[in-house]
Amino acid sequence: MGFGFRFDIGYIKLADIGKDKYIPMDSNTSASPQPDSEASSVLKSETQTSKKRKMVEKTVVAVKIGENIGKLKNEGLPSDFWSWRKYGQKPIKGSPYPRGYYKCSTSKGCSAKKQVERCRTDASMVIITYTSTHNHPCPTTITTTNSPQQPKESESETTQDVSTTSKEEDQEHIEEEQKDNKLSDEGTKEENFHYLQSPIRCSQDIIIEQEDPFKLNTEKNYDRIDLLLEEEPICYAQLKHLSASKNEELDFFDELEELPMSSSFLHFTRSIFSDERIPVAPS
DNA sequence: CGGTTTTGACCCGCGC
DNA sequence: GCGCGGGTCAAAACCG
Repeated sequence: MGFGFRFDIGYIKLADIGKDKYIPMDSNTSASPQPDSEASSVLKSETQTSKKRKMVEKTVVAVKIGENIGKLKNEGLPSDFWSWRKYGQKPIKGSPYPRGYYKCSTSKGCSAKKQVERCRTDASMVIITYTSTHNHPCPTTITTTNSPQQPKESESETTQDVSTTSKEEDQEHIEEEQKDNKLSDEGTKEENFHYLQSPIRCSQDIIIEQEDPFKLNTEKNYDRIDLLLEEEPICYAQLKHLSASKNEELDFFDELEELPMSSSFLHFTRSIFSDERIPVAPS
């Protein structure tokens, strides 16, 4: 059982709309200030779709990688339940790590993409930016046999939901976010990095003790991301046994409900959180 | 053999 | 207009 990998969803960073700078929280992004950055968080943010090429809806996720990454080739990062095909990689200016470009290969016509890059200041953090939406149901309609979990009813939805429905709630958090931003300078001192903690909701019927969901059909993805990460050894200070209390988890999940996350996201994060949570502190 | 990864070239937006 | 940098393409290599 390759259960060695450990990753954590970390902080939300605003999608970069232009070059490689992160814009301050604005009306289109969601944020939920949680000073006790104990819980890992998924951040989601979307930028408006517009004529401009760069103004695309994006969902940015910061993921804390587990301790075994780098050791196990196939177990590096979490991945959603879509299958991705890498179509490019570019070195990013100002960052020692390249950025990988992936397209959804689950469906031919699917325009969903994602970018994977390591956090330039925290090698154990991976920034995953999802772009566009899937135009097909989640492939992970796992069979009960080998599959750990199945996407819930709503989980077959695409990230479209996220980008279209979360704005209201997002905005509610913005003010707090900004406030928090000032208070916790640490979270933002890295340039304009805007780490946010966004509550993610997981339904309570979560199958927590299930097998590793990522193990499913996502091994490849680990592999791919791992490639990105293997350029440099990562230190994994966090260990799995620092499990947080269940209550916290539940609370956390409750909050998550407020954010209309994409199905894959929910699934993704759920498995993570149900597994363990590693306190991530913005450096 | 089909799908994926790699990687250099190309395209395009943006700032100067 | 030019250069820079991010994003994408596409051919070759790779892999199961």
